[in-house]
Formats: sequence, C-alpha cells, structure tokens
Amino acid sequence: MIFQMDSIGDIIRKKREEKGMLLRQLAAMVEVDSAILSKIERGERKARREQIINIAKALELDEKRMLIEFLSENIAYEIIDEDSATDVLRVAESKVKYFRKNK
Amino acid sequence: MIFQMDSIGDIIRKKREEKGMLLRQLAAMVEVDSAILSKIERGERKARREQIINIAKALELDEKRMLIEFLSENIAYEIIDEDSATDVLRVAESKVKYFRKNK
DNA sequence: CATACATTTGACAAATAATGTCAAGAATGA
DNA sequence: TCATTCTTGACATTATTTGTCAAATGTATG
Repeated sequence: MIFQMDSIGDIIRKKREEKGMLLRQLAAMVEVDSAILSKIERGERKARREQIINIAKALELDEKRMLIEFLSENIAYEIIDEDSATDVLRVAESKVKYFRKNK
Repeated sequence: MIFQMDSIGDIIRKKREEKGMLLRQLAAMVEVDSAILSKIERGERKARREQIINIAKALELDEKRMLIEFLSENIAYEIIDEDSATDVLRVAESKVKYFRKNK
C-alpha cells in the first residue's frame, strides 16, 4: 500500500503536534473539554460534526476532506463486523442515487 | 434502469400483501405494534435490526438480503444530503478494509 | 347512510445512546 | 521531587430512538 491510512484522530493529533499545540490549547480554541479531545484523538470517542469542522479550522486542515474522513469513519464502524460490508456500500450507493432522483 | 429500486418498507409491504396478511397479523407475529409496522412499511420510521430479521422470517424473505437493505438504507440516509456522498462511500470501503487488517 | 374493520396519525412516555463534566491517576521531563 | 500534560473512569446531562395508545381516517359492504 502506498499510503498510510490514518484515522481521523490520528490526523488531528499529528497536525496538532506539528503545530506544537497542547491538547488544552486546541481544546480551548474549539470549545471542547480536553478530556474529550484526548478521546477523540485516540479514537475512544466519536466527535460531532461541528467539532470536526471547528478542529479543522483551528488546525488549518481541509474542511471538506475532514468531513469525508468523519462521515466515512462513522460508516466504516457501522459495518465493520458485517461480512457483507462491501455489498452494503454498493447498495447504499445505488440507494443514494435513486432516492435523490425520486425525492 | 432495468430494476425497480424498492425501499425496505416497500419490500415488506409488497410481500405482506402478496401473502394476504393484515398489518396486525404480521405485527403480532413479530411482536411489534401495528402502528410501528405501518410506519416502517411507509418509511416513516426506521426499523431495528432485530425487527427486520423477525419480519424476514415471518414473511419468508431472504434474511441476508434484508439485512443488506437495512444497513445500506441507513447509510444512504446518513449521506443523502452530502455532496461528497460517493467519495464518502469509497473512503468508507478503504477504512473497513484497513481497520479490519489492523484490529 | 351506517356499520365493521384496517390502517394511519400524532401526542406522549419510556428506554437507550450520545455527549459533557470533573477529579483523580499516570506519564513525562526538568 | 515538582510541575505539567495527558488519560481514565464515574457520573450527570441531554438528545435521540423506540414504544404505547387512542383518536382520526380510510375502505368496503349491507
């Protein structure tokens, strides 16, 4: 594999440390408790969408990309234990297209 | 398009009517309130996984297929308003594979 | 129309899950 | 040791999901 797959928490932690910021500094900027931010970075807790956007802004990460990471990671965890995970994603794609067309 | 995309509610309702069953009859078999079953069939409410399995059994629908419909529909609704929906699904697939390998 | 029966609707309650708070514990380094 | 940062876990709060029920609506038939 030519790229390193990072979880969204990894991305945040790496960027924060690159910037030499402390947990509590970033936590203050995005108005979230340090304990929660710590858990988000280590994947122990899910972030909320708003938090991801605020973190992206504070760390100058690409918002759109982070949103994709956020949504896709949530979905991945929903189906990681399903042996039909790949089929589920294919069908989901069809359903998105179909429901959009017919809404 | 060569196939008719049905929501999971449509599938249930069609099969139930094919079998000539009343809402309350199926509801009794799967131990769910008729009002809820009515809403599930019309897509007004999400079913729970257990309910889908029980309904599939009661109606002799393929359980595996219904589970895929159930999971994929949930995912589709999660991202239907995202303009990056397709990217999200692609990234989700990578994440599933990666997280499985590294768990 | 009047009756009987099936389904739908909506308000509300109950249960469950997500999120936040806080203080104590562990780790790190000077 | 001391100061600082990060982590952990118990608990409270809030939000979301799910269930219950009765009234309203729809539908067919005498």
